[in-house]
Amino acid sequence: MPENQHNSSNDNKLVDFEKRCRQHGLKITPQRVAVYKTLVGMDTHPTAEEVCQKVRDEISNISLDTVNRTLHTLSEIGAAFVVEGTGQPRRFDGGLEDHQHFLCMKCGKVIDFHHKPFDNIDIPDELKGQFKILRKTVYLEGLCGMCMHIENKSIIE
Amino acid sequence: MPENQHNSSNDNKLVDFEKRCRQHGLKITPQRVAVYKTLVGMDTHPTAEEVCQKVRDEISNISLDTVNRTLHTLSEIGAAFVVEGTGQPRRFDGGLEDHQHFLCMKCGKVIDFHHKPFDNIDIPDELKGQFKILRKTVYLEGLCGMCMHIENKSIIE
DNA sequence: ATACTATTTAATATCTACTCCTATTTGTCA
DNA sequence: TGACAAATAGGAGTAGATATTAAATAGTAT
Repeated sequence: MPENQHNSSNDNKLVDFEKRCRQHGLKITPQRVAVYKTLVGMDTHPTAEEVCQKVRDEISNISLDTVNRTLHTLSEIGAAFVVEGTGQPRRFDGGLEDHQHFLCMKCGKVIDFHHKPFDNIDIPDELKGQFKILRKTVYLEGLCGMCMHIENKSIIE
Repeated sequence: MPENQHNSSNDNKLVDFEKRCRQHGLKITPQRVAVYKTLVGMDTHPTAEEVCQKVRDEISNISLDTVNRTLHTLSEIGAAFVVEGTGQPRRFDGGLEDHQHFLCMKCGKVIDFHHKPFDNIDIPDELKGQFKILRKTVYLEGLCGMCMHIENKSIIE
């Protein structure tokens, strides 16, 4: 149990991943596993294109379409995440007062809210040394009231 | 001074805006003013396309390119903001451990960091009622070490 | 082992957001 | 008022993402 903790934790990840697929009725294909492994192994935040390049070390003829589709699938079942806001057309905000953003993951709407304690988050000195921080905010994602409502209705029907 | 506080505050905004333009050596064009006024007047987080539609009520033949360019200019001089992450190709993240994101506004790189106190931000009940919150994070933007370095060099040279 | 169905490939098409180009127009400053 | 640099309109071009197709492949449940 001691030694190769790293590998066993990777193995666990894979086992968890396969379990998660089964729970969602998804087949365990080599492509899916390869995309997942590759993504987890990258410490950047790759685009589908970048993941595709790397997966091809393993499955040389995997198509970009599959990688794209798989990445979306992974984020649907919670095995991966989409970095906040990316993949959406650029949105502008003229409100200069302090406020925070909530993104509805379903309809894509961005909704303002304001919670005073979020205005002045304390940044640790360690980060201040590494970066020049120009903006800091709390960012929430989930379902907005409307989409929550629609989802509940579709369960009842 | 009492009565139409609203209008006077709008006027102030415009005066401030024009001052801000002059400080940055930007001309006060009708297009710029119209785009700014329109954006400030919208309480959504419009895309350039949406702003363009609305500005055309005022300047019917303004080009989308101008609106786009102007919106970028506005965010460069701090008269508007780009909503976190938007406008970038979709980026994926397989790291399921708690961490936060820092976006370099110059090179577009997303860098992970981890600050324990950010893992469990307290969401007020008021928001919990309004939304189904699936993710919450602290999000930072600024200049990464590399871009900070480049910027300093170019000042010296 | 078999049959059923999900999945993949590959090529094409489409759409939208954005950027680039160039001639023309227009603020600004002297 | 005139000259210059900045900004704009309009069209063309690019990139990213998605959708469509078809035929081939490969998990999975029985």
